[in-house]
Amino acid sequence: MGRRQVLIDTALRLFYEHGIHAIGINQVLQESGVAKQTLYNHFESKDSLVEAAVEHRDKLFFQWLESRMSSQPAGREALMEMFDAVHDWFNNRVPTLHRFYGCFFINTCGEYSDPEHPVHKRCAAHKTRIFELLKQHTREICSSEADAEELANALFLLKEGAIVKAHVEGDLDAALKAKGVASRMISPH
Amino acid sequence: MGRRQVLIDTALRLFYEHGIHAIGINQVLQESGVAKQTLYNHFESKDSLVEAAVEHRDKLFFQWLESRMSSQPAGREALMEMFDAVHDWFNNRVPTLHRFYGCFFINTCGEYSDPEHPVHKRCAAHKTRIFELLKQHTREICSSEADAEELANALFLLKEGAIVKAHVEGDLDAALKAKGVASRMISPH
DNA sequence: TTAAAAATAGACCGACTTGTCTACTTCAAG
DNA sequence: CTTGAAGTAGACAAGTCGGTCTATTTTTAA
Repeated sequence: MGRRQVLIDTALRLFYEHGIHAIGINQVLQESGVAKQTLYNHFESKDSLVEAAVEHRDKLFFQWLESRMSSQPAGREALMEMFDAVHDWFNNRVPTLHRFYGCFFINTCGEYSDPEHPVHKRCAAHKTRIFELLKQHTREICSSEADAEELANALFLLKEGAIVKAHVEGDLDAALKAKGVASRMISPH
Repeated sequence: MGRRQVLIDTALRLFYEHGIHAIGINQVLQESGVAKQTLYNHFESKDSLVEAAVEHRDKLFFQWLESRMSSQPAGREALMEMFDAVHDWFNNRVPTLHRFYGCFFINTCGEYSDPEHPVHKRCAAHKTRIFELLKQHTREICSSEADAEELANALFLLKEGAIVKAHVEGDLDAALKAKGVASRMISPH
């Protein structure tokens, strides 16, 4: 693997576990076994490494979720599969996503609160992308675009709420509870 | 106001806006106009100031929400009022809670991911307290304790999801959308 | 009035921060 | 075999970090 990717992987792992401001550039270098100059050949600053890490996590997470959902028929089944997928994530059964420390994008926005900051914007874009993925499937089971938007929104809120509850309160069944609520919302449709 | 409280207020404001690890003790001291030794007379370390700030925010937030909800009849009306309350919060109409930068407890857990850390534990305790507040009201409109637990859980997830969506994506109507979902969940009961 | 308590300003400590710079090595392509 | 790119190790800079210490002033209470 190229040095650039090694740096991104190491940085993402450390940032995700401890937060971004808690991790120094020197620690990233030491754990990745890369020289400092090499880092500054590939990135112009720590912030630009942070951006790359967020971008990488976006790709990693989205591809994983999309792949999980597409293992089921589009619509109701795929949406239910989403909750099973995040349930696996909460319970550390998805090595790709590392151990569960909440949502990296939510955590990162806690450290970059300014909505105009590039890092915050990338986190927002990720959430919007996930939302669109949900909407793609709610359209399959809703009769109007407005209904699809509304249902996707409800499912999105349940999913985000479950992530928070799982991380903050350590509730490892949060995803299953959210799935229960969601299934009751969808079935009468 | 005593120096101790001045320090807590200033620290909370800065921690909430920028994250905890991004704020140094010296900045807290400068903005609060307090000498360094005074801080270390009242707190044995930065971490203990952080704990005090979290505890203060817990008190501040819980009392505010409880007071807003008790302005309405217990049960359905109070639960709906909760969504109106957080809607006001998102839109910066609650000076007590400062400008909206997401949930301080969620953000803080992003920086203290170890669930055994005292700071993380205090954040978890806050969320549990809020959940119990909701359950108090769902009991009024549910026929069994299990139903009350289930409904409180659903409303809690919607609320947490709305906080995340409002902060990360800047969706200022997230609370109203969550309220819509919630009202549709409650009315058929 | 006096004595104790609390707060002040600010020097100081060692460790760490991001980032630059130099000198040396590794390696691959022509 | 040579040339140039890429990587390494580590010193270095200027500043910040949490925290301690001293010396002085202000406040409070007996």
